[in-house]
Amino acid sequence: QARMPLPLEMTQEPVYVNAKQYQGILRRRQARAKAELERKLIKSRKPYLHESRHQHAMRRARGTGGRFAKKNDSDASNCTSKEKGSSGPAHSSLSASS
Amino acid sequence: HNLELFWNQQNYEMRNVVKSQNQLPLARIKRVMKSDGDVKMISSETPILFSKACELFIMELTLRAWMQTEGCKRRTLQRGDIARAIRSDELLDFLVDVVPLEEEEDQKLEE
Amino acid sequence: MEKVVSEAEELPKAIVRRVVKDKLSQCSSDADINVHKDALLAFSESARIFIHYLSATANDICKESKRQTINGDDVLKALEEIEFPELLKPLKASLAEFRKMNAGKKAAAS
DNA sequence: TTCTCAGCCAATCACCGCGCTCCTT
DNA sequence: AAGGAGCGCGGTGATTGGCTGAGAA
Repeated sequence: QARMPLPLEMTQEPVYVNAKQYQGILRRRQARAKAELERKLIKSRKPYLHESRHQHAMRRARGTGGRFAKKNDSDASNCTSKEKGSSGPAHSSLSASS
Repeated sequence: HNLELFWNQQNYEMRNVVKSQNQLPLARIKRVMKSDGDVKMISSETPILFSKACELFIMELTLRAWMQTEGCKRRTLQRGDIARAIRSDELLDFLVDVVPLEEEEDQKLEE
Repeated sequence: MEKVVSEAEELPKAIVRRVVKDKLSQCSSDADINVHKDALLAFSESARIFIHYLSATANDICKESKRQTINGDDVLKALEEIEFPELLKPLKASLAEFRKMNAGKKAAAS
């Protein structure tokens, strides 16, 4: 590594650093950033972040294939198999274009 | 059909136009910065720059990791691809401990 | 309701996932690419460390100027110092855009 | 081939943005 | 005066798991 860019060209203070000090600064900055990582390795991974959202997901209605279903279509006659013949609003995937 | 292909192309271009927005929440960026005790005050423009920089950084890391995935002829980007992408460029040296290679993890566990 | 410390300092996984998947669809024009869960975690962690790294560098540059507030120029200088040239160009543009917009809003408020 | 596991869906609520006040520079 | 920290409020999208085929092995 022969290349050595100036850290700062500010005409404010004659603070010069040689290559080793420059690298030391960078290493210390990396070390400071890495100190954050150690804090994380010690703690365990939670399966979820929020208990309330977990409960919400568990409480929600599921459609075919374990997917989340719309709250509107609950039980009455049909809960797992898809049905859209009479009650539901007609879904139109195509809309007007330019 | 041709119509489907047209809309795919249309969505693709829409994504290109909108993709460079601030996706990452500014408040979260600021909180991460403040978790460093040495950081005192932060101007309002700083989280915006950090948000864009972070997003671009993720995209760059994604590209380099994807090249590793492509080289292995896989269709799922996995952790090892990122680890090898980091090791392939000294610019990403500051991440070598963040995403360890599998062998390195075994070495650490072995000790 | 619930308070934890460390999880609040992580970036939202869904957003990181969106950014990654958008970039992947741009790379591989052919098909959709899957992302392993641990890979997503690695992306999120890397991004967090990148923020810390850039933040510490910008903070040192700020201190060297005897200021207490990290501003946009400190961030740009920090990006030069950690040598991310491809990020420098668009960030300069967005900084100029933000300052122009802010100047326009200040002129409007009177 | 075997079998792991990531994507898919949408409703709640934790959190983000914004306006405000108070304080430092 | 200028501008950032801190706080409260309202709106909103991130969070979230069961099943199954895509795809790692």
